[in-house]
Amino acid sequence: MSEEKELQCAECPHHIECGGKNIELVKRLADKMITEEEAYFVSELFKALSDMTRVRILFCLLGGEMCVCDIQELVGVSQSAVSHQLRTLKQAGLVKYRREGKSLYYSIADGHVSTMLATGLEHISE
Amino acid sequence: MSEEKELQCAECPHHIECGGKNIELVKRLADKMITEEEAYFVSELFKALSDMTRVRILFCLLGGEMCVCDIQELVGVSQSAVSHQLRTLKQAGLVKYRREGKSLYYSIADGHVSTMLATGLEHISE
DNA sequence: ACAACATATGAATAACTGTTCATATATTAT
DNA sequence: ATAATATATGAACAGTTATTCATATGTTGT
Repeated sequence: MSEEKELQCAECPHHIECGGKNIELVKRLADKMITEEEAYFVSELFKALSDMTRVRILFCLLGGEMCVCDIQELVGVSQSAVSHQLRTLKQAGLVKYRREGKSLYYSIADGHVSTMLATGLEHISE
Repeated sequence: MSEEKELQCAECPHHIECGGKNIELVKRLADKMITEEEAYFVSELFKALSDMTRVRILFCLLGGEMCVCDIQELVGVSQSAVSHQLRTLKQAGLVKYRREGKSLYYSIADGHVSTMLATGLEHISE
């Protein structure tokens, strides 16, 4: 079996004919591709950032840790909605919390969060 | 009307009673909050990064510009699916393309893309 | 003009997501 | 113990999304 053969996609054998194909590039990248697992986790991470309410919550928290009712007030959505979204953000490792009395204080989990948000903001304002 | 009053959420007046509330923080941040419009655009941007197939496509393109059939081969999904996802990435300003003969060569639109992907990868591997 | 190729697009469908509503849990004060 | 507060959670519903299939568009060679 030739090396070119190995590069074929089983379902779509016709595209071996593509004149534009960069065989060398494809061969070189085939090994270095992100794994399915990594791609999955990365996409799940960005999925947590893909909702307007969650983005607004994170921007609140960039100003400092705060309890759920503070967030509720700043973002202006129901307590239940905030709580559900905080859960999503927590599962994605974007926020953490600590309990103090009856209140839970949420905060940004690490520096990656502000980097991603800042880069996203830069991107949309160009 | 007192300043505290202004901070109340119309739908949920009860949370003025929250003992954990950080009124000073909320007052300070209320003005500096991200606008609804900005939050919407940022969330739309991350939505474009929130799919495994699109993430894999972008990682391909980090290796260099390539035509649709190259991407199809590396990612292993149908031509139609690749094309639909490239459209989403294009609309989000994450990729661009140029035509050369029958082929369209796609590439990463700007530096923000690799920054966001790299930060995302860092985040999930901790 | 015609055939082949490379890619895009629209419709349809199955799977997923965010909110709301009702209720549960945990903490504190009485 | 009981009531009140702060937050979480499960179910349900409406809206959204990714893929597939069929077809359309644009380009090249004959």
